[in-house]
Amino acid sequence: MAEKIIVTSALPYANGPIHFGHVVGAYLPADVYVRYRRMCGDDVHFVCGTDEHGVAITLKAEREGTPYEAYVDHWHTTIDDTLRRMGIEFDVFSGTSHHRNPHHRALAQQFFLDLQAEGYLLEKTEEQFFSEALGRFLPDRYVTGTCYLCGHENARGDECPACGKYLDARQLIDPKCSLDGSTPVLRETTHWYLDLGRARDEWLRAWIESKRGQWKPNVENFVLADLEDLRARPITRDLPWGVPVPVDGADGKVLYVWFDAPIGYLSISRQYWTDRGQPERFEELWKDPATKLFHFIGKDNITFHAVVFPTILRGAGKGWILPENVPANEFFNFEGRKFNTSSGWMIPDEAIADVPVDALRYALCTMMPETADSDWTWTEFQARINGDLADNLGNFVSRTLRFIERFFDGEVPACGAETAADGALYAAAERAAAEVREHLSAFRFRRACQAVMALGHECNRYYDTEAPWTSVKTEDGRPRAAQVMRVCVEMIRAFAHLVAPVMPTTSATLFASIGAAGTAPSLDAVGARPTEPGAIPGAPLTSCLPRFTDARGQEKAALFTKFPDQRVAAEEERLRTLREHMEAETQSETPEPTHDPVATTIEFDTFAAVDMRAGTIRRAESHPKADRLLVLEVDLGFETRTIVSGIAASYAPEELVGRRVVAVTNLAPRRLRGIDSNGMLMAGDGDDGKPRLIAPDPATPDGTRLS
RNA sequence: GGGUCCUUAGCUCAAUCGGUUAGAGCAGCCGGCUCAUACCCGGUAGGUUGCAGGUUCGAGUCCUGCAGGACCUACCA
Repeated sequence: MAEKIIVTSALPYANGPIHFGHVVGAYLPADVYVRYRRMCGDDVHFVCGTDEHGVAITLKAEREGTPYEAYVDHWHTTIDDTLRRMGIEFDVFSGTSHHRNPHHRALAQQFFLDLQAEGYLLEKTEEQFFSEALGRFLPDRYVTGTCYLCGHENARGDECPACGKYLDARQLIDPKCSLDGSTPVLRETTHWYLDLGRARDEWLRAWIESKRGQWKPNVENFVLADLEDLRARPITRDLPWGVPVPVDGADGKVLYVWFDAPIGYLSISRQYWTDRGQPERFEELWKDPATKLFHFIGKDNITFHAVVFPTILRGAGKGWILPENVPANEFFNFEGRKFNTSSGWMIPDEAIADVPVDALRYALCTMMPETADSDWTWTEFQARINGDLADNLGNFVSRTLRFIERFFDGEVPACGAETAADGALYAAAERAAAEVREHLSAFRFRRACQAVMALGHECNRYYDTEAPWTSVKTEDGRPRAAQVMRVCVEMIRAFAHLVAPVMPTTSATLFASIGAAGTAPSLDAVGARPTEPGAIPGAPLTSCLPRFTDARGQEKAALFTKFPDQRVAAEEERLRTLREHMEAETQSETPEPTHDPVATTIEFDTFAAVDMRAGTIRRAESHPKADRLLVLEVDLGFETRTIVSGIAASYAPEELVGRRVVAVTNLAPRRLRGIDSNGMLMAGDGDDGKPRLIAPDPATPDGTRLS
């Protein structure tokens, strides 16, 4: 029975490029699943777009001097292009900003009002900085000042770049607006909070528990634990870019990006149906209890999609459906580390430029981080392309089609008498289809790929056992060779059906090669005897396969060409060099230059007020009550002080003893989780975002005043 | 600090409710084949399931502790 299905992929944030980690986590599995469900005859609606609001975007756009619209358009286009190149085919790929999607603002506002009417919003009034010059509230990041923890003079309201710590903007010393340098004032502002606790008590917990055994165990356990510590979350902010809060007197306030972003799934869908002239279809789909909604996401998004967004949907009280499942993937790394586009720790386009999309999709599916974080390695990638696609599947197709060209004048033979071995192979194909169906239904993409390749192995074994190259050479044996070839052709047909969700282009090529171009793939058809058992004259056979040059320098046709050893070696060499370089950087005592804008100009006297001294760490131990802090005894020559520093992420206590540091010595003492800190160590963020200490020159003894 | 998950062969991964001798693929080794993309097929070897305890007739699986890693969250330098 055909089902109505909505599939969404996490909305990528329009603030940078996406890499294979994103693709393999949320986009490729969704696309494969959609193709699979469509093969099953289900009515699938596949929605995505860019998430285009939020502070990070406004900051970067303003820093570049680019209008918000132009800024998000740039990344929208870039991301769209990346996804298209991976063969991800959404029904619609739009976004959440007003100029791209005129439906988003109204719908997000409607959700706000509906939630308010249903009593799901709490109102709270707090103090926040306000710029009288600009006439608007300043989000924490727009305020700079002296860090009240370390004395750093260019701390941002949310975070101090020197100590890397999160700050309470209201406590900044000498706060300045980072936009025009004026001094902001504290003013009361009202914000709205989503009452998640009420949802939990009334229905959310029961709903999540009803999903027991259906969701992935990691998602289920994580969410159940999450429920215990639910609190109201703010859903509004003071920002110039976003969806305005639809309340009188809320000028300058917008919906918090995490609130409006998932509503983008709906508004983008509404845009799609409206643009197609069927606006009524939108609510028919999203409010029909029979519709099944699936959110494909990465593990960092679980709480949002399994707790927060359902609360928004049901809390609005308008009958929106809740997700059927939230198939979250774990994280995908690259050769043992996180992808890092800016440092080059990624897959260069040139390295895979001539690898067909289908091969990439297949390889990524076999590496998908379904139950645990997984890793791209070049050798694994090559093994999948060469071993699975070229040697196993590709070569089976090749030996079959070439055999028919050589020994049967290019005409696929009619079905002959069927032997037990033939029947067993048909049965194996049917089993493979059942496995693919079972695994894809349960979001086990790796296993589905394995099932297809296992059939490839069966086919090659059949071919070898039957040895048609022997039988074809005798009069008596020729009919048997013909039947074997026909069975192999039927297996090619089976593969065309089986690989369609993962490798749509390859599926079409396979159908075409045996004279069945345009066949709609269907798992039901796999393993069935051909409906037209006669010979198939005029099949294109190898002529429709891509060309390549083989190891002997001859040009041939092949379904997949191999990924050469030299390329793997070259990439591994590149990474080896890069890794050494990165490790050298890590050990370097010079901090990476930050790209934060230069802070407001200060007078020399202001600077001179800071007393920095060279020192040496004499003792170091972990803070008993804080993960990120170390408690240090710093020798300043004239005295030894206790300084608490948030550098635990970068240094083990024992490696610090004896290390030279720069300490701010006239900073007001501060109690940090129970221990008084008398000063601050100068540090800068490394390229991994973790703090790195600054060291004085060996010629400056402890206690030397630095300026 | 609280929470969720992960650690199984050289590599990448399986193992249903706690149940037979922990299985595949790749890489390795031995052999066979020549239709095919130097492919394919058969065979073989490879394990203290991160470590230490516990529960049980029986533990990769459940419990406790430890080590390492990922993510969420709090505190926050």
